[in-house]
Amino acid sequence: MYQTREAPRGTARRDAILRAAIELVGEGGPDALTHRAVAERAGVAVSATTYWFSSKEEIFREAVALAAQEEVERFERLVLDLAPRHVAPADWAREVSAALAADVQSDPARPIALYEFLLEAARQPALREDVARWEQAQLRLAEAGLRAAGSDDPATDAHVVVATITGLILGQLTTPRSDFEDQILRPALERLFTRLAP
Amino acid sequence: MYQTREAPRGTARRDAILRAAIELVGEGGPDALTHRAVAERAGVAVSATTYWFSSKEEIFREAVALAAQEEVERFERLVLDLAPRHVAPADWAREVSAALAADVQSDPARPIALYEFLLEAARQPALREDVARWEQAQLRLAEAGLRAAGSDDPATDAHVVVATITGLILGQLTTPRSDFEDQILRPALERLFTRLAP
DNA sequence: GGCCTTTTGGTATGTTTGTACCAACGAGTG
DNA sequence: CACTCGTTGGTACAAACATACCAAAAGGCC
Repeated sequence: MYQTREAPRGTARRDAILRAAIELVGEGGPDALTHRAVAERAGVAVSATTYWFSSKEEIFREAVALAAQEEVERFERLVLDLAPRHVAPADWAREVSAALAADVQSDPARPIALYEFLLEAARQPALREDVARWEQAQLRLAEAGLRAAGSDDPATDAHVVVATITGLILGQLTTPRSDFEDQILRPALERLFTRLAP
Repeated sequence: MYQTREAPRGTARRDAILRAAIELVGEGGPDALTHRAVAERAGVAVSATTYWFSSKEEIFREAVALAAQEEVERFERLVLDLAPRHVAPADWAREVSAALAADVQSDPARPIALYEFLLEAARQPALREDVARWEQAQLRLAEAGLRAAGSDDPATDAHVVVATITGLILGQLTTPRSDFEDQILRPALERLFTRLAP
């Protein structure tokens, strides 16, 4: 008998630990991130968490970095998905709100974890570089879209659109509504797009 | 000699504990909320925290309720302050952004704590009633203002404005900019007001 | 004054936590 | 084959934790 283990090995374990950390923070807040909990969730021994990371804080920091980076990639994939399909600016509200609503609905723990990371970055300047990159990616995408749609002040409008989306999603997380996409998110984005880029 | 003690007594202690809890959550996140820390911050003995509250979770819940209620009152005070001065809709952006920026700059820990409470409400439905009341107060104020300013869809626009403010403040907390009020917040609100309520 | 209820401060207890430690293991190299 | 280095799992331990406990003090009421 050689191997009955299905647990990941090598650097894959490092990754599994970070993903478990993101899940735990999303589901239970920063309190839920303990060596024992993250080890159990990742399917590794407790000592694996201290072998791959020098402290709990490092697990947290690396989890923030990973989540932020994945979010940047997610945004870039979204723009790569929309562009080739030549979605008309007027249809952007529908496309974007559908993607965002699906994101929040399918796995609320993930956006919750991301917001948790944002707040932690508010306290730990060391985390700001990671979340700033994510923020810049959002602004870049929004500004390009708004410019293409005809905004005469795409920089300011990008801030408005990104902040609106951030705020609306946060609101949906805290007080969920079943008609979020149809009654809140899409109308708000349609309104914004038509008024900012007429 | 009657009393040499300066520590608060009676239900004032309960209040001191909750205020200390809000401060701690804002400064150090939910992890920082421990019986020992909150007792020291409030200037009371550890046992006072278990006397006035049956558990740490109850301290947290009551802190959320207190913070949310105070936030509602703060908003009502803001509208009571603006109305008698007959501030023209065109000047609202300046007035509101000045008030918000001062709020964030003077004591960032407080808004951070409020966002932390929002995220906890996303996990604990028991907290939603409190934060929903706060959210409703924001929407009510924004909707009234937008209606007065001539918006033709004040309900949707209120969601947009509230979400934008929420998102912009969250952004300023996570990646602070010294020119936040002048370069980000006020331009965004001016843009929104002039475009949504022309 | 005495009496009873509420409040307070100090301390105790059992649990959970972060993290160190160490023996064993796997895979590659000679 | 043996040797080595990077990994793994189990366990140990001191510190911090939530919370219970209790004796004493304070405040109101007769």
